[in-house]
Amino acid sequence: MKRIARSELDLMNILWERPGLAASDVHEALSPSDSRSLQTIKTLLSRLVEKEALRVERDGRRYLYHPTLSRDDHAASATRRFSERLFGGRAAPIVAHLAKGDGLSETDIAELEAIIRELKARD
Amino acid sequence: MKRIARSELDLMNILWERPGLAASDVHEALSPSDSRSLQTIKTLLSRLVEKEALRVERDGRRYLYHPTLSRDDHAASATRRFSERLFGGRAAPIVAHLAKGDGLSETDIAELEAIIRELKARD
DNA sequence: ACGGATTGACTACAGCTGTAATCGTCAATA
DNA sequence: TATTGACGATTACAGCTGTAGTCAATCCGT
Repeated sequence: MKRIARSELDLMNILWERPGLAASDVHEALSPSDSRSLQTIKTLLSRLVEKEALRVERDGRRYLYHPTLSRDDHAASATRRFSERLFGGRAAPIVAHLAKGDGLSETDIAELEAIIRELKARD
Repeated sequence: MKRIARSELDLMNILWERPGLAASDVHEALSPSDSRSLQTIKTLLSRLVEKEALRVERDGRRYLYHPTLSRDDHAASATRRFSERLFGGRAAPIVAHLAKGDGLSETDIAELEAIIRELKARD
């Protein structure tokens, strides 16, 4: 399973939300601040198909794109790689960094508490 | 501040631990399973100097390398970018993913609890 | 039926990454 | 002093990324 590049990930995010879009739909679904052309999007979609992160379904003369790789699988392995590379696999520093920049909402905190309760109950 | 590549980060990690090593020291300090040649390490060090992530100190006819970018700054911005890209900036899913693969030690959990207490005390 | 719009295929190309060989220089050693 | 070895500098080169142009086929509206 080849690695998914930065700029490809935006497209995966869209297709994880709404599988089965065509290239032009994906293009429209991008944030308006995203200036990449439709052609660029098509190229990225093709690469994702090559990488087997997406599969296509023919619909007349166009393709509809569906994720093959699940968001969860991708997130899990990316997260593990990331925390491994930066923090030797430890989670606390990640949260600490996010906490510093007030990137954590009430909801986030509540979720974290729930996860911790769960972890402590686990043994 | 240019981005630090995967393979460069290993060197930064070593130099954050022990600043002021020469190229050959860094090479030796790498994990034995790392098969990159000394030449490769030298190239990577030069690139890091170009990117201003390292600065050199002359020592006779060799260089000693010192981080310019602090580990903490790098970790903070990398973490923010990562969580932004994958989870819209939320921290909980990251921890959840790490928790699934039993990547969290007792210590980790204790640290997380401390961070949460801190966050809740903050308002 | 014709002309513009849309679509995937193919091609392009510069910058970044990963890895290394080669070269010129200086220092230590024999 | 002649040789050997360690060092940084320069060059190489393929693969990946980011972005897009061009082309041929096809569809849709008139």
